[in-house]
Amino acid sequence: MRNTVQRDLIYKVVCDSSDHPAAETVYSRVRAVMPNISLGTVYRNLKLLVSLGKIREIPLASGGSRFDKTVMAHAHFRCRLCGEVTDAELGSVDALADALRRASGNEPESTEIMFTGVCRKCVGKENKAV
Amino acid sequence: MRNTVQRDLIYKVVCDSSDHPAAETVYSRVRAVMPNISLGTVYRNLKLLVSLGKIREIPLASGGSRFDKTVMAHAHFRCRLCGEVTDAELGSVDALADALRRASGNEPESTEIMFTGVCRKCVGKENKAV
DNA sequence: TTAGGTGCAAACAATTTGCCGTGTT
DNA sequence: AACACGGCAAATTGTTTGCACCTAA
Repeated sequence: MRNTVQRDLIYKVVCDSSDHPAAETVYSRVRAVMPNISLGTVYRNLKLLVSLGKIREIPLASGGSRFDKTVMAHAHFRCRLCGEVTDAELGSVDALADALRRASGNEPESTEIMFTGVCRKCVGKENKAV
Repeated sequence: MRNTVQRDLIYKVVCDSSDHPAAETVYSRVRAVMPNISLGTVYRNLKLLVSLGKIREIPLASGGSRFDKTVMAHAHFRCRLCGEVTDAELGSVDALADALRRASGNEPESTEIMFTGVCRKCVGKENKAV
């Protein structure tokens, strides 16, 4: 595999983002630096970086995915009001995978834990402007 | 909200399915009984049933969602070789949500745990026909 | 030199929506 | 009668792909 400025930039943008950006968001941040880059390249490289294990993909029930610089197993929380995705502090996510392996004989390779609800900041905002 | 034969049937099909079907799969099973039903109706009612909390939606990283009759919090395992989604036996999924609530102040309402890897039946099949 | 990568646009897949007719209440 | 809901098809959204040109190795 060849090194390209595009891929390096896409990787850097994800690493510099703490907000779990969607592919389109990565695209617009990357375009701020390299205006001619194409959306296809962003998707291609995000997918590639995921399969290389350098970044992580977080699929949402509302459609689409978010991307995360942190590869280490951890959990996420998504507020259904403001849509923000944050890291959830939970010890022992790995312990779950171990428990599954022992109980079922299946071989888990990655674990995605997603909580959905209302975040601290949005509590009480229901039925008001989002 | 009105009761309709379509919605009842869609709900029944999901409840009678133990294989976590995709929307298209629900559609084809429903059509076996009611050939004129439209795909839009299936999507509309699946979404409605999810928002009523009568069934559960499982988003996949590979795109699309699966649907599950079991509303109670539990975990899933998806084999990346055969694609099958099965229930993962894990005690105390609720305990995780409690831990998150205590630690962060966010209010989790639903929890989705997805393991991806290679299932017992597919171990050793890598690089062979899928 | 040359295989792999990019840009672009068209193709795709999954899902949602607008419109209008119909069956329930 | 009023209106929620379904059928149908078009529209959207998110993502992938074919192709011709370009560029790192």
